[in-house]
Amino acid sequence: MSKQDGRGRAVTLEPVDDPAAHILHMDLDAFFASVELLDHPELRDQPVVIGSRNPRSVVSAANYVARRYGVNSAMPMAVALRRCPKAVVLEPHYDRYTKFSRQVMDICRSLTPLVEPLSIDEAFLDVAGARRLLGTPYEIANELRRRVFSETGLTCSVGVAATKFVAKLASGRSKPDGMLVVPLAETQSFLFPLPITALWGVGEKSAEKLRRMGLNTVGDLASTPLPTLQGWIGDASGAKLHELAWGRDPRVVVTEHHEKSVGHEHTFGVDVTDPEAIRRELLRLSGQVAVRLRHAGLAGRTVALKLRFGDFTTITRSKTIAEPTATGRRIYEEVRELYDAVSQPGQRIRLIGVRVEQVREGDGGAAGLWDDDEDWREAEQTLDALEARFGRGTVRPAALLRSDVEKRHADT
DNA sequence: TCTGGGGTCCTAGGACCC
DNA sequence: TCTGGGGTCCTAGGACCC
Repeated sequence: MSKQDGRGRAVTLEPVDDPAAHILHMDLDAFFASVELLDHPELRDQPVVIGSRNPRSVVSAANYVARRYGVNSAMPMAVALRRCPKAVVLEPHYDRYTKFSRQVMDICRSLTPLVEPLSIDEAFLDVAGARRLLGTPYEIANELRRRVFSETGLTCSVGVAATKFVAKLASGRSKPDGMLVVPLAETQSFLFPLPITALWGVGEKSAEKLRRMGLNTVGDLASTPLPTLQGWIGDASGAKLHELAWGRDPRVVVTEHHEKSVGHEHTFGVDVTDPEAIRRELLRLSGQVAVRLRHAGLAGRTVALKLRFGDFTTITRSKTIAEPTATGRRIYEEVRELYDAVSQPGQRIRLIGVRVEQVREGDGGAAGLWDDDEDWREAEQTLDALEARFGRGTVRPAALLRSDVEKRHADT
């Protein structure tokens, strides 16, 4: 259904016009790497990998040259460099990616108001209502690709189909820098030959389970009786996958998104055994979460702690409180109690995380009043409270943080 | 080969209420 | 004395996605 054009781009052969296929899925190609290459055009033909220099880092993005060496996103950096020792490693610049992302999303919204960003580099568009103004979905997808390239220098791939799921698969099949239209009538013949891992929600574990049951393709799964499938992988997943396999996906494009949780986590460069260092990090993470909640006008009722130990086992502990909160002090008090309840001497901690769940709009006690100085004051109060409870000097980070606060206050 | 950080959704058990 | 069923909330863990 597609071929290469003169610039090496995959293009659909026929300008397919199927009014039923009105969902577009736009996916920027190797996004982080592509943005970096705009700044380093001399690296264009070399393998480029985005990630931090941290020994425990993973690949955030890899350009297509690097992918030819078997380098992929989420791969440990050490593995990537073993596979491709010549790879150029660049530190990520998230602010820059966010800026490009906004620009691309704005281009999408200039074509239809029905845009649903799915992540920093992907969006669904419903162009059913844009037909008279802008033409067929095929023509709109072409225009979208043309404008993204001319206005940002980035390439993207676009899938066009009757449902979100098929549109997303179609964009994936046309990568990089291509587009693919799957008319409604061809949905099943498009889907059935694909491997089960193409289904949304089938990862390594489920794929292995399904393959053991003799299911290798989407078609295999479609022809499995629903109750049988549900017995294997659960009621909800079974029903959902069965529908997807038949090309049925009732999800519509929604422009509004309400966050359900806000969290931060940190992996230490080397495992940490000192509980004071853990508490210091908990305080920092709690503050970060609180700032984000307040800036978003949100507050949450469930506070969760995540710990990953030296052997990579991971536990979570959570507590639901009566009133929603968005203050670092309150969040820290809760996660610290949770931590102290599971903490054991000599425990090697690899990662800690703080998350606030059951998040909704609310003042959290203080929305709109907070600024950076307030955030520092809050940290200082937290430490005062802790010292009052546990004794002066027991809270090791106090000196560090207080000197920071004092410096700021001395300046003003 | 040795595993980031941001999330969402599902399952399952237990508490509690009617 | 032994025993319902449904609904909701909470907690912990795990799979999955980008």
